[in-house]
Amino acid sequence: MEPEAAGTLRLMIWNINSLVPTVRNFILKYGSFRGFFEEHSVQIACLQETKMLDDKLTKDLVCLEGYESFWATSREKKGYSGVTTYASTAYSPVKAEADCLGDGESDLDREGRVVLTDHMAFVLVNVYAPNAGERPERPRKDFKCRFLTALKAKCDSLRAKGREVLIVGDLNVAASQRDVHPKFSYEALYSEEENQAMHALLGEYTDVWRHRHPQDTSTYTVWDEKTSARAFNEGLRIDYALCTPGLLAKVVSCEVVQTPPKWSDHAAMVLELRDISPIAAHAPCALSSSRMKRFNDRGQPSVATMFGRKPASKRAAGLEAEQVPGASRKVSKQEGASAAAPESRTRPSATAPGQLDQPRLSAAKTTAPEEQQFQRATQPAQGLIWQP
DNA sequence: CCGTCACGAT
DNA sequence: CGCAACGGC
Repeated sequence: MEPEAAGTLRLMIWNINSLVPTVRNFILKYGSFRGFFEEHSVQIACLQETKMLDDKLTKDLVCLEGYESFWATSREKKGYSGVTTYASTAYSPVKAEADCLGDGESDLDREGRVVLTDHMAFVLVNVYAPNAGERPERPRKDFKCRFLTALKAKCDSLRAKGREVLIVGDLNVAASQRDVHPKFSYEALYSEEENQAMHALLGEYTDVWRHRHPQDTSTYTVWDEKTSARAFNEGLRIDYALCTPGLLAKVVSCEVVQTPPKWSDHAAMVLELRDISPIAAHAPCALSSSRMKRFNDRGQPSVATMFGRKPASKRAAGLEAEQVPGASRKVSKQEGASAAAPESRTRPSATAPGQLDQPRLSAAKTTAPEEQQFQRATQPAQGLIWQP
């Protein structure tokens, strides 16, 4: 396909809290994994907390038609961390690196926390910053601070070479009190060192959402699902897009979109940049091609495995939901019976204006209940949030 | 709360 | 195959 004229690039940034159940939901709602990206017209999707092990990757997840994927997976714990960037072939990066903050030996690079892709017009850094751990000890506070500092150093070096840089993902620090619900005392949330590391980053790279929404103090990106905090919008804004000035000038919009609560404890963000030229066709970069090579053989596990089935050995399984037997059994993190807010608290779950809209697909039977929820939740208006 | 995985029962 | 225990947030 010929490169199109410079157009608007839509990126989605989303901590999905496990890729496999999320893809299962994509397929049920949108007919295919790819269908999710198409439905929302995103050319680049930056996902965090995919929690994939390198050897658990399947062709269905890695080789989406029309997209390339770039993976950082944890080499330490399994079912932990992991970030993935999907890029449509029109924006196929000319270079990509995973877990590249240190010198190759660093413990910062062992947990699947960074995917860096070079899209010519800018370098995209998809990040999942470490959680410091339970207070009061916060055992990984130091690791987290070192990570944030190394992230800045890496981006600074790119910037020193004259590159535009876009850092996206879950940085695990809210920037200020106005980025958290008033019920939280900001001082109690993070240590001085974390704030310093975060503000060093923010000093160099603009928080795009905040830049466009200076007055908004009630839009958050993560909530404690155990306490139904999302229904009361008692959240924090820890997911970001940060960028250099040249890119900031190209920002058309940057919005938090309400993704279905049960799909992840985080909401997604959609960023639009204008005048970003698609990249001329080229061979996939090394990181991408080496991984895809693994999936050239037949007999790879198919998407059916994600529905609790052994790989359909004989069949060339497509991605259509209808073809996936057993789809009606596993409901997983979908809304079965909508998580009702506790009785002690008032108000039902707020309608969510920016909510991702309902699918076009006639979905499996099990999706009927939340199908309605989705439609009900698709409302106009701007103020995402109501106050209790 | 949400996953995953090891385990015992079939 | 279903469920308990556990770990992460």
